[in-house]
Amino acid sequence: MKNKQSDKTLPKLKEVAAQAKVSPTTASMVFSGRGRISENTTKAVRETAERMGYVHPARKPTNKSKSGRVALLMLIDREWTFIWYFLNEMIARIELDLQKIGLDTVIIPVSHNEKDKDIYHKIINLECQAVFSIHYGKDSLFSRLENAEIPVILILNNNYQDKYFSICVDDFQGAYEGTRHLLNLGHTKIGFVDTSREDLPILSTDRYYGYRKALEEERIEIQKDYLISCTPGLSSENPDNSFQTLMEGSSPPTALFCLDDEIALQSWSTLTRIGYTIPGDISILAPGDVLDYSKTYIAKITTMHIDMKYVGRL
DNA sequence: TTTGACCAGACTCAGAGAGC
DNA sequence: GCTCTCTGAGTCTGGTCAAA
Repeated sequence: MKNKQSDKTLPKLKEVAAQAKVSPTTASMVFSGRGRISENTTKAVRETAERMGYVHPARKPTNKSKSGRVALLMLIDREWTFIWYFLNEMIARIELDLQKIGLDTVIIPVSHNEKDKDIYHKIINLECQAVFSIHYGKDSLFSRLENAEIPVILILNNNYQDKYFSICVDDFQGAYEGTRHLLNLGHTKIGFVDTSREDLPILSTDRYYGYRKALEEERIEIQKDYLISCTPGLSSENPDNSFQTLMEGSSPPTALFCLDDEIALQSWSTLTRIGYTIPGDISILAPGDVLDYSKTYIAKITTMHIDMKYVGRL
């Protein structure tokens, strides 16, 4: 009787495991992403496999396990709930498009405090064939999923566009167009209010360069006094000294480009608290959505349209 | 005592030949 | 062409061991 193995020249998992001095179980877990395997062991197994030319068989779904499900990871952390406001339509479109090709969407709530393995096992237990992640970015989780042959598609997260399929906001172009809009309104003294976004560091850089390009095209020199770094958190009752100093200077800006809508709201809140009117004394513009913090609509903050485009490995 | 890393052996899955 | 059976590859479960 013939063996299932058709090519005896190809190395087997057992042989790779023996070479790497681990059990076949451990080697299998390295490739499947299951279990707890140390970094050193993982590295040793992968390097041995690569050296021997071992190819891990794709996890072909069986008839029993073919679920036709796609996971949609959605942040439920309190500070990010505002994004649901403008994601509803996007999620509906994703679901409709997946339905057309016979796939069901499963929304999996995730938190930044949640461990990779817990999220991973949720996805595995639901037998999802692919994962969309909206805003949420966790390289360690994504690489584990892709090792398990589960493709990952990131939405609204520019950090990993060189590693995973990503659907990104064009932050550079958005900031450029926003600043141009202010220039077209006659503003020439435009400040930039930044903040540290540890979750999305590229966002800050891209938007700053978009702002800078628009000003450079008009040969307007960027004044260092106009660049403010702001700490997020609307609960702060202390007026921001940076805004006070900015507005009391010899040549205060007539408009501010804020990194995002939360920072815009904080800028608006601080400026009004220290006696300035918006847009009377200064205009504010920010990328994002109109927020409704503390039941106060900030309709005077102009929101700008952000074009979405496909980037990454497509 | 808990946690992480790993292993042994039982188990599942799926390809392929044999028999009808 | 369908079903049965065999078999190797890979996975899962439950356990051990060491370190914190």
